[in-house]
Amino acid sequence: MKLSIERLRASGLKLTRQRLALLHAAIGFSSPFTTDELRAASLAEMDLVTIYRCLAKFVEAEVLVTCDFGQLGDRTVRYEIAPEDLSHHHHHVICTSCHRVDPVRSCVLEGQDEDLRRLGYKGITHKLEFFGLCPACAKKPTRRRKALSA
Amino acid sequence: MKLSIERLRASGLKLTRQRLALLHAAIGFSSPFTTDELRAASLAEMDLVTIYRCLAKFVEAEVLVTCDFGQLGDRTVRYEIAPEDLSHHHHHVICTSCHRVDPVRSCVLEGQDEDLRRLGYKGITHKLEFFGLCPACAKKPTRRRKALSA
DNA sequence: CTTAGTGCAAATCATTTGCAATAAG
DNA sequence: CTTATTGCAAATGATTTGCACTAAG
Repeated sequence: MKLSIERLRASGLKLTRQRLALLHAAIGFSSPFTTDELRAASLAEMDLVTIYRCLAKFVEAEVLVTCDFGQLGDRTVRYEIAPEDLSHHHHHVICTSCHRVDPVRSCVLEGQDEDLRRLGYKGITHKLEFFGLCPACAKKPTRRRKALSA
Repeated sequence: MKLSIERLRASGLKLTRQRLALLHAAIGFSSPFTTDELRAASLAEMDLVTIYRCLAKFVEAEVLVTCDFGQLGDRTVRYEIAPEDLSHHHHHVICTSCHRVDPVRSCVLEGQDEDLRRLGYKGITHKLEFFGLCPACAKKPTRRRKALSA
């Protein structure tokens, strides 16, 4: 909570009643949540639109990070509290049946499924995608970064 | 094309004019495409709805596989022709600026970004998620697989 | 023939936007 | 005060569904 608030302040965002409530609710989750889940968990009554807008700000402020489990057929974005050390991202195991989500320790592929197998997961598959500036874009530093400004 | 048609037949799907056109167009792409891009590339005129329905069937028939680049902010699903050897999945590098997509050889993390760096990509990050049956679901073989039937 | 597949219109669903009212710093 | 933030209504955009019509096998 402390850290999240600092980060919000650092980004020059106002600490409104609804933001504090959302933050509080977000911290309560142990796995990625959707906008609706967050709304349900939040004590303060507020419009869904407000949640969408706050979450967007929270991501900018690096208070939250988005998780994308599109593969589940479920087309909604999920979020989770950003780690204290921002460079320390982690991954998840998502049950293809009940959609339960568990965190996965490091981010090295080697030996990972071993961990999962030990956890009791069966039929493990994974999804890995890389992102970066392609050679062409890397050469045009002036070009607007569509994805980043969105 | 041959293989795709065999797979469609094997799934008991009818070979309609629009399906053949879509298949033909799909094979023309060298990187993942969206429903709209496929429609534009297809010679045969047809309803978008038909495309959605066909693509769903194609994925069931393992003629196509879906790619999910949600991280780009772009919330649309992408597809690509399924590999001959279905167990041989690969990954992609997506430019965070122009959204260009390049395939990435194997699926072992070790040394991958080295390949990408060699390709000229900068600021490489990646997204890795695991999927599988969680211990609880693995024990209930009777339970319907929501995600799979969707 | 017979049933799967198609087109069109209308429905959903998550998310976004415009704008006037409201509150944080 | 001054500007960011809210809430409400209405707009989007991708994808889906209902239903009568058409065409594969």
